[in-house]
Amino acid sequence: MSDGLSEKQRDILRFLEQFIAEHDYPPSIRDIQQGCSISSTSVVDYNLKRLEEKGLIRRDREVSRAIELLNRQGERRRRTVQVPLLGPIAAGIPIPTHPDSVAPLDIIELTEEQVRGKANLFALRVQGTSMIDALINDGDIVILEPRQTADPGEVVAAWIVDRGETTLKKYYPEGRKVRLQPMNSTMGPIMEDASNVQVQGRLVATIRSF
Amino acid sequence: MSDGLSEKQRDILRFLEQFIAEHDYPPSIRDIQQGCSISSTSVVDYNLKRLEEKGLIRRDREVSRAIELLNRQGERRRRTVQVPLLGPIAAGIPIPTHPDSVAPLDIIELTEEQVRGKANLFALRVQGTSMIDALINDGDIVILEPRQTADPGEVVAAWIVDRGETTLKKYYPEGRKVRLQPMNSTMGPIMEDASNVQVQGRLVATIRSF
DNA sequence: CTACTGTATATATATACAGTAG
DNA sequence: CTACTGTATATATATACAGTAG
Repeated sequence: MSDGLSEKQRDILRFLEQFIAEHDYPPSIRDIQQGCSISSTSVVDYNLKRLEEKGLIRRDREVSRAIELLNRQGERRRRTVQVPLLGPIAAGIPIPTHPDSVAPLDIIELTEEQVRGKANLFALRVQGTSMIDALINDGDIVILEPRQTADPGEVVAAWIVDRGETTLKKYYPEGRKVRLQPMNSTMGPIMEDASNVQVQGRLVATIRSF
Repeated sequence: MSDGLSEKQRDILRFLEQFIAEHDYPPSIRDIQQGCSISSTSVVDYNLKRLEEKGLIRRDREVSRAIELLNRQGERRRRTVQVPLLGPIAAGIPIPTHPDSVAPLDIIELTEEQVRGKANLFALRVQGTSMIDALINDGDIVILEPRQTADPGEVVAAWIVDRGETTLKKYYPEGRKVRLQPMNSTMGPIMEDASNVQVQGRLVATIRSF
């Protein structure tokens, strides 16, 4: 094989993946020995050293089960980040200023790659089809970053004060008015006084099941 | 607090989260003792038993570091799934029939929640702005499920045989022709003979950095 | 050198146990 | 009962070491 790994080393990697997926903690050297039918713990240790040299795993000395799988670039694999699902959007629920202060309805898991260092993200479940042209359908989940302001054309969750309602729309400030534009060719824009519209967050990602 | 946990138990949970995020393997009871400034390993064991009773963690007996964090529903937390990034779309690269057979340019990590049991997913990097109305911009990554057919209106990656090109468009079969509709109001549709269009996959998710 | 066998061993680690305090 | 203290201990575990084979 072209990856420079022996059959045994690839077998150990496979076992590591599988064991961790199953138990959520790494195997001991004896677990690996038995799982891969290896004659001696020395052989496991020997091959783990080779895998570490090749940048495929990371180990801590004299610590039990201290084996971490690395990705193909020799970097730590990303874990998931938990984002609270706060409620439906386009319903009469204001988004709290401090998302941590309310009990979320559910927890959405994203990879760090998707989050890219953004903090305090929160999730909402979309109601209605006003964003269908953006492939955001009824029941989909949108991930938002808390923001009090937005640039023209950004997709925001906006709190319409006198309606007591949060809605997901494209944001266009126009003088003293704000135009909230649906992304659905069958729907017209909502025009509101700027003082009646509070931007709550900016769209960062969507999760869909097409 | 209303979650029925003592200060110490919440402290242990926080430490578990942090330790696992940092090391990618769970702490030993002694690690927890020191990390949370607890007087004795017995106290750690005692509180871990309480956390296990409350369905917040899972332990394996007589196994070192055998602590798994569960989510708030007492379920196992999902790990990430690796999806190969095969190349750019709207460039002259056919998507191989068996994604596993080519070396991916990169690996995209998704949560199992996003994958929902779909198999053999692959990722492509979008070139151009033909899907901008769907909030899919130049440089974004799209996740596709291998498919040879599609329903009208679905977003597909289509291989246009005589152009030697893969493109991401909405799919509308029209008799012996296929209309490939960009989602960009400034662009017109592409009309091709049905025999000249091969559906390669169906859009499942997008990853964006707004 | 690489890739093992087979055994030994120090220690890392979970856990038991006898109390104590409210 | 709950929530600890403080100590002891069996064993789970990583690792060292002396060889062997190509």
